Amino acid sequence: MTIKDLARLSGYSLGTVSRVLNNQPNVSDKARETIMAIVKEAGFELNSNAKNLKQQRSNSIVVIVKGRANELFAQLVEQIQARVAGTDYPLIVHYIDEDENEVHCALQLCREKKPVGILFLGGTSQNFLADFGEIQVPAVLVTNTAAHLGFANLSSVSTDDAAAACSALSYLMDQGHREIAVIGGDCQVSEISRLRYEGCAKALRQYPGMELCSYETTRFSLQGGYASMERVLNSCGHRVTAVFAMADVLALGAIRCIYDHDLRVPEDVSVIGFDGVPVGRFYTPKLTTVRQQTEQMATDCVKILLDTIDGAPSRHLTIPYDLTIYESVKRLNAEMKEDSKSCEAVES
Amino acid sequence: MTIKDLARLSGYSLGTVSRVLNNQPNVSDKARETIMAIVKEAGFELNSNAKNLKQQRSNSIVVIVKGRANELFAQLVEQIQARVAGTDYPLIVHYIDEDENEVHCALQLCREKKPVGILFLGGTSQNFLADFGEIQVPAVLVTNTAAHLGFANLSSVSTDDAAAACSALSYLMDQGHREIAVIGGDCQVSEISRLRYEGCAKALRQYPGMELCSYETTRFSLQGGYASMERVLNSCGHRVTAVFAMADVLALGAIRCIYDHDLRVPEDVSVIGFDGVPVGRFYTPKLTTVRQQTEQMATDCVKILLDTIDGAPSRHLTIPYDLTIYESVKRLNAEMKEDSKSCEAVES
DNA sequence: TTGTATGCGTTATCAT
DNA sequence: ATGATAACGCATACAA
Repeated sequence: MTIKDLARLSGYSLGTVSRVLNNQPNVSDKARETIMAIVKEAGFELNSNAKNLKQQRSNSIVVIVKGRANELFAQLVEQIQARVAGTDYPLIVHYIDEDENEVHCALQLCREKKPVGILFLGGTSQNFLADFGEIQVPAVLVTNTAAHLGFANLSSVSTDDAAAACSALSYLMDQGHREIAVIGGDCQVSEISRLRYEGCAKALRQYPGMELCSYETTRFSLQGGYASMERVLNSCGHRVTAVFAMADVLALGAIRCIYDHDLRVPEDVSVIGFDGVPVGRFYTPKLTTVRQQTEQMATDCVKILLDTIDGAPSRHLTIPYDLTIYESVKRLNAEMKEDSKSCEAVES
Repeated sequence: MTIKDLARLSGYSLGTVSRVLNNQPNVSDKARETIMAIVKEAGFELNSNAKNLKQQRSNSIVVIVKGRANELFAQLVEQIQARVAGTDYPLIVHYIDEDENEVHCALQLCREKKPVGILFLGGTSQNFLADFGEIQVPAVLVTNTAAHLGFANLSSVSTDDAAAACSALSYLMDQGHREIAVIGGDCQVSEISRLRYEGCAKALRQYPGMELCSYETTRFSLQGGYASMERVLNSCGHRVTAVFAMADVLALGAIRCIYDHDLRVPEDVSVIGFDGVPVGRFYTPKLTTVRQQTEQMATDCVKILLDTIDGAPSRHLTIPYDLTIYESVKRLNAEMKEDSKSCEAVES
């Protein structure tokens, strides 16, 4: 079934049928009715290949997800799906490994699929600086800022990772912890890890002489968290009173490791995570964490992309985070200090 | 950049360029070399819209995922992605709500995208019986069996849900539990819930006079598990000694609820789950569960789909499950009974 | 308001 | 082994 058949069946011409199908003006109500009736009756769908070929673009939005085992990205994808479903932009979700180059991948997909826009879930400044210039369509980088990169067609929606990490570590120190280990990614490879590490460093400077017991790097996974915690306990012994994990999955892995060493959380070792994944609230103990507002990020990145597709200028949004205090961090000192710090959404 | 440009740049004609790009015979090595060099140099990609339009089909595989918040499906999608990535079939992943009709969705996508094959993650016999006949391309239903439906182009890869549930409940009873509650989905709506419920019923018949304390239905989510457990504790009081949750997310939600009632798992209430999601092994207690072998399911469904695309007849595979015994179930009696039951892979 | 004609980039058929 | 050309289904500029 093609629009040719539709034309034949309705008695109208190809042009009129096409106009009806695209909700264009200059069509009589009668024609519209007649044709739409047949469309409904026959369950007709436009051939997207022909449409896209003709229009020289595919009307679809490409989502490039960097890292498969990332619960935060999984949440984001789900929510982005839900928000784009209302529009008539089909979503093409493409997963790549953490160490692949997301911009190269985007370039290839652009050539092949000619999308109207791109959403990057995760990414590295380096890669963008090197090759993003070749990309013509509007794009939004999610979870990293792109404000400093200066591309006219690249927006970003991100959490202030440094500030958030700083806030997490400050919270531990405010609770009296001085022997702290941090678990995260390789700062050379993962920009997010680097930013969070810098946040930690900033927090440490507030307490002169304060140093980390250790910084263990790993992949962002439950197993990674477990293994890193194992190394922390081996190298620092039972001196450590608190751990900051740069992702909730790491925190959950670490907690299980702590239990397996016959220690308790938070009585013996406190743990704070990062992300705010749902399962953290159903853990025992409920995970204290720096929550990223995924719903907000999803809403905003979709909105910005749609706006920029419609010609709006690019924007760079910083999404607020919350220090979500539950049960996995113990106060060591008597000092009572309310530190439910959270930053405001700012536009830069 | 099109094959026209490629023809101009190489000095060959459109036909030759197309033949080279499609690895067809009857091309001189020289032409192949010259043209491929330019392709590589320029990073040329065929326009899939034009290709698909011409070929009257899209070469892509559609994956229809029923239910967004399903960790098991998320795992499957990830693994299917990985396995299809090696082929040159692009994957179109389409998420629909639990209560949408997956076959209608497939029909629409077939008309629009003309895929070579379809993967259904979740589905209902009813919907398939009603409308699957209209679908011409090979398809595989994953997590439900389609053996009894009798469609020549519909294969299936599934766990024996009834047997697996039976095995879970039997395990609880073998451990001495007699006051058991079950948490799952609405048997009217969810075929999987119905099968698992039937498995429970079968297990109960092994112990004459044995009845469930209650069967609570809910959505498959952490919150759902928590809320259902709340209802169990309210209606059955503290009589209940064990709970079978028809999904690990339900089990994790339930465990947290039990803790919040100042009861311990498994000392006061035992919990057994279903699925075998990774986080279960990092929980405290480690979750005893009926593990579905997602890697196997992913591998098999992709293999079967590719085979049937190549003309092989449809197949119906039952994937083995394991009773994975960890820490969340306590033995109430002294009776020592090894029941690490697991079924074998069978072809029906 | 409607109809007609052209071309998008590719594959495939035919001729050379 | 290669080149010319027609079609795939649609949107759109132009004609009526």
